[in-house]
Amino acid sequence: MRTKDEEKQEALFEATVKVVNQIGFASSSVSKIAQEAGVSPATLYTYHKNKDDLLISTYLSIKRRLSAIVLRDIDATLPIRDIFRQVWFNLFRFTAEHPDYFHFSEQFSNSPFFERINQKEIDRMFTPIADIIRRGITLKIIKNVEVDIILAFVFYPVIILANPRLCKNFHVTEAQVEQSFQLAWDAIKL
Amino acid sequence: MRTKDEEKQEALFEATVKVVNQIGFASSSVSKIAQEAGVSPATLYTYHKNKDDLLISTYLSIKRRLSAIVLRDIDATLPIRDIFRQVWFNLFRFTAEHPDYFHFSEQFSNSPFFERINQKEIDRMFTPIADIIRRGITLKIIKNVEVDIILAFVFYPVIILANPRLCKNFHVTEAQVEQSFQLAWDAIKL
Amino acid sequence: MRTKDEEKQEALFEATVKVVNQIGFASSSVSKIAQEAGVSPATLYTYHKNKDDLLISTYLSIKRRLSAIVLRDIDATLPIRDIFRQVWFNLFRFTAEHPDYFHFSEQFSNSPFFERINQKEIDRMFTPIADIIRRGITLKIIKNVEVDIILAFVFYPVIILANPRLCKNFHVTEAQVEQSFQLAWDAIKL
Amino acid sequence: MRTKDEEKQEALFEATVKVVNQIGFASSSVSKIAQEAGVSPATLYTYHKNKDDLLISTYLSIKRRLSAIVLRDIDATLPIRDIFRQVWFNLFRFTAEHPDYFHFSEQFSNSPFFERINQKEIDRMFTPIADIIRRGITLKIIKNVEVDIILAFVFYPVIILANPRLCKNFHVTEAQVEQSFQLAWDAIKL
DNA sequence: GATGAATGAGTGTTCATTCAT
DNA sequence: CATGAATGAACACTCATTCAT
Repeated sequence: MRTKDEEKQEALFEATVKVVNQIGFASSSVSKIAQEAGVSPATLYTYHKNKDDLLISTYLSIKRRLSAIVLRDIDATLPIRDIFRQVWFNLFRFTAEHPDYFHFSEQFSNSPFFERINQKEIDRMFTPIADIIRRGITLKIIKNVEVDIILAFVFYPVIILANPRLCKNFHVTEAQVEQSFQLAWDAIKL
Repeated sequence: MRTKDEEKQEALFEATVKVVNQIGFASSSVSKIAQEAGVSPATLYTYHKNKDDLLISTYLSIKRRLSAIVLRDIDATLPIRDIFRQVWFNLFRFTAEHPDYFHFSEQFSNSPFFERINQKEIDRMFTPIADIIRRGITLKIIKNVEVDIILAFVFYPVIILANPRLCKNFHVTEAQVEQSFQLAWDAIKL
Repeated sequence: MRTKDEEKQEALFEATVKVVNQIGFASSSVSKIAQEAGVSPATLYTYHKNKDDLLISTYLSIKRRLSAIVLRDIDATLPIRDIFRQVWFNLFRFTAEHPDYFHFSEQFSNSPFFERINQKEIDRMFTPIADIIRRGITLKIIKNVEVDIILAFVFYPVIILANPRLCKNFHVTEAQVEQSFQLAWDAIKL
Repeated sequence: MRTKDEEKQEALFEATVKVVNQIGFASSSVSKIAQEAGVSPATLYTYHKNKDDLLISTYLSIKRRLSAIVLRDIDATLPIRDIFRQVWFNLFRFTAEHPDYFHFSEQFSNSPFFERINQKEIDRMFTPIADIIRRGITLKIIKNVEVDIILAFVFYPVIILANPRLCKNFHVTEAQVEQSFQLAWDAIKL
């Protein structure tokens, strides 16, 4: 008996992201993704129950990878602002290095699939960040507003800035990244 | 492709937005949209060259409506912050009143169609806002950073906050809207 | 606008029966049926909601034709036995002339589709026959047993006899048909 | 295609009958049958050359079982009518106890597979019955008509009566079974 | 001997678009 | 101008069967 191939699993993940990025969510078909992954369309169904399952698990995989990277090397003993800086730059770097992951995520989030995601599970991946914000609020370092508002002003702009597709008017320099973080921090600091 | 009936034109616009919102970009078909608009699929082709043209002109129409609303009642003689406040609240109100327009826009922006939009034309719709920002920078009221960075921190978070689909953890109160504007302004003010 | 084509409807009916007869219920595919009917598989869907609908309405159409033929020229004033004879020979002739209709019916009846047929509706097509049987029972001409039992012994054997596929050992002569009716009548007469 | 495990052989037989009964000939697939039998699809090919072989040998197995049961306990010294009664009730009981076997047989008989069956071989299983009929004809107890006609009127109705799927209007009582045999016998007796 | 992974060929169905009316 | 019938191409998915383990 042949055993399930870890490489094919990964190839399907990469192919899904690539195809969706190249031709869009709407035009992405199972056979195109399979072809890109170098397997038969039928083989795809040994690894995923159906197309929906393929797309959903691709999304979850991206979120898992994002969470792992963003929360890496966090030193909880540092001052709040420094922790924030660390997280913020982690995110910026990840979005800049994997614009395709983010492009996929945006298409997915705006599709009806999104409502079939267990949002609690996603939230759990990022609880450390929410905890830091709450700690900052308690310590009167961060404004006392709803956590979701903080997140919207600190992290979402990054997705725009790091995405050359959306922000093609200029090339973001190191200095500008630094400026951007300053804006993010000014927005939320007390 | 002659345009005789203004009502059908509008019906097709509304139907396109509604169908795309209900079943997503990927599942939206010409015949479903035509049915929703109460016309035959063939009739649709009297008003639009093809499906792409339908989607693109729907997007442009949304952007035009957005631009008209956001820039409405702007009193250029007011202080920069007040003008900003006005624009920001205009945007917030529009996104809150037309979540479907924004949902459509997001799906469209993240699709390959987006690259076929004349971006210059969109930019032109919002030049007054860019002008205000530049004036604010000159007057040393706003930080001296790239206009796109300002926009990313001031306006993009609004889309998140005003969208109950993305921000379902809490219901945004009047006070929270006010707080949010404060964050936006703190981010960019010198 | 093109109008729905009565000929195509009939062509699809004939094609369905023919293909199912040639290659069997299990192997009959929409595309093979469409090809036999001389239309595109897509066209089939303007005439039938789906494959199930095609098969079910083909079955119902056969039953309707059968009912019309079998009950034709019935003279209710004749003696019971003569009416019976008339019906029985009508049925025999129809099965002999349309073995394909019966082959299709048999395959259909033994498929899970059968349970989705409104059996009452079918029964209604043949109520005149049930009425005759009941009259015969009242007049003490026919044995006083359940109508379904009468039907099973009088009419079902015909399907076998008239079907050369099932009864290939001998060619049924006129005399043998007469004999067969005698058996049927002897079975039920008092 | 070596035959090692008698239990698996039987499991496959039962699974084939069960699956075909549950979802029909058309929808029955090798993998569903294998799953029902608790083996891998690949294993099935150790016991049968291919799907056709599986179906055909299932059919032959049913016929063999039927023949064994129907001809059981036949006492050739009894009067013709009593022998007939015995056979007829054997058949009735078997069809009533194994409606699934008959449902399968009906589906099979009406499929193109049927023509690939060696009909002679089937006939040979039931020669004792044909012999009895011929003896009855010689003894002037049974009408002098073709054996196949006799069979059609005596045995085929049983399949209808014993099948609750086809005869659901009433529940067959003991008395009715007795009546039915009377009809069968009246049909053929001189 | 037994297995599940693998697949080319096929399934039923919908698609964007055209065309006769 | 408006329509629904028509279709080739594509869709998501399942099939019977083979093959490496």
